[in-house]
Amino acid sequence: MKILIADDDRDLLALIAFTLTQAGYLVVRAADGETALRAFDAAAPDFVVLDINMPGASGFQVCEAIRTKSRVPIMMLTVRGEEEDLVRALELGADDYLTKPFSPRTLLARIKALLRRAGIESSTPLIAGRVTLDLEEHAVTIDGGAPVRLTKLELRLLQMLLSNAGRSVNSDRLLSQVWGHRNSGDRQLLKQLVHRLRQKIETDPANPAILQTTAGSGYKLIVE
Amino acid sequence: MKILIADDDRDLLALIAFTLTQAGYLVVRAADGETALRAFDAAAPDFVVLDINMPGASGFQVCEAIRTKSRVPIMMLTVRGEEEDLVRALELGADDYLTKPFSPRTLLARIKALLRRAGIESSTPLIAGRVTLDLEEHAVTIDGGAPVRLTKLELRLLQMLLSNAGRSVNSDRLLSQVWGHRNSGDRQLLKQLVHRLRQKIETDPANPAILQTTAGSGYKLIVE
DNA sequence: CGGCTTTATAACCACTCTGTTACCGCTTGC
DNA sequence: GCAAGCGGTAACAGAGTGGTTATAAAGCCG
Repeated sequence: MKILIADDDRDLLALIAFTLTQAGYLVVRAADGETALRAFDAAAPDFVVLDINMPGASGFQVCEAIRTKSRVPIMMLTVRGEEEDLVRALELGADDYLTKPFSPRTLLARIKALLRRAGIESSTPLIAGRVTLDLEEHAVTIDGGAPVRLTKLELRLLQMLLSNAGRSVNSDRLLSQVWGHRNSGDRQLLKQLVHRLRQKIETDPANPAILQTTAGSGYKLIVE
Repeated sequence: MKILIADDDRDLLALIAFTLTQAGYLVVRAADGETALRAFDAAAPDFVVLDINMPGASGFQVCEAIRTKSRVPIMMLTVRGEEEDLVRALELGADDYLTKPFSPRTLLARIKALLRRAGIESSTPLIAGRVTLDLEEHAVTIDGGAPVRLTKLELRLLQMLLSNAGRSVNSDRLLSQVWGHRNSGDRQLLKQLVHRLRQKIETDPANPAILQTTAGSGYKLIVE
């Protein structure tokens, strides 16, 4: 989930970015209107937060420009007492607004509520090396071939390996991440899961080219 | 369009009622929580405005009670500086809030924005792939064929899938969006609803070409 | 009230997924 | 050589998931 934030107040920008990053969102920043518009085109965010008072193009202008090409949820930031601004923002197609000052927690709650209402969820597939993972579809694609369905556990394992692509991941960590804490004697589960996954994604499961074993420690996903 | 307003401040209530009536809405009033709930059942409004601080049942309680039986848009009213209240309200299922004092014009703009977002006023049929959904007629058309009547739940499910056309939608999200928060054990409801919907819209319900299952996660609407 | 539609609950079946046990081959250290 | 440890493979049973059918409960409308 990618969120674009535009505000000329550097401190506030940093605070918001920190909060959202902590919450697991990917944050793109802009300090003025023009930058925001360029960033919007470049990054194609899933959500936009716009300050109204900005140098360059104002939040209004940015909002209007975005609305000509996208229906992405937009939240406007404004200072208290400027009710005219709010009305204008909503008429321009903004979906919500927040009055400064606000707490990070409030911002987060509002963003979540808006995302939920808009029915948007993360749709960016994970990519590393020859592997493309589609979390929504529970499917993986190798070298752009036909998608293969994965089970819940296979998906989590692959996701774990993918986010550490190229590096070997410790067996115990895989166990705890995929199953949620287990006694370390359950290596057999991991063996089985790796085996099943290889059957699905390797051309020659006996000689794995993607999901390789790191003897004595764990497994890793190969990237060229 | 019927709007229920609950606030114990008689003057404010009169002001809001006047504003909304002027704007062409039908207004139902309540001065405390219990009255609000009874009025909700009796009048079945399309929109609810709730003050948080009320004698009898608080706005929170009313909001929660309404959410057990309806997904009608709810806007909460609160006094400045009670951010905890806002977070709680949104978590209870409120769709928006307004901080007192506010101008009538602002309230009106927010209500309109929320109604527009909720798709209540919009009369444009939703279209995606082979499916055309007419929200007002409660009907769906496949490939421009004869319209088929849908029940309330079928309509909401299809609407949900339609607004995420092509992407698979998580079962839990469907459950919470269609029924309004439920314990996740109610998968059977979803199974049934999908089944009935397929009977209505698929040429071969056993081999769905429109409403397909994403194993282990949810359902999706196919678009070419 | 009675008959209809809609929604909820339950039961059954087919199939997949997952955890378990067993066995194989290989390497390592004694 | 041989036992022990590790990783890979196979097979199977219980749990879980999704589709279907049947039936009960809840709403709705005359």
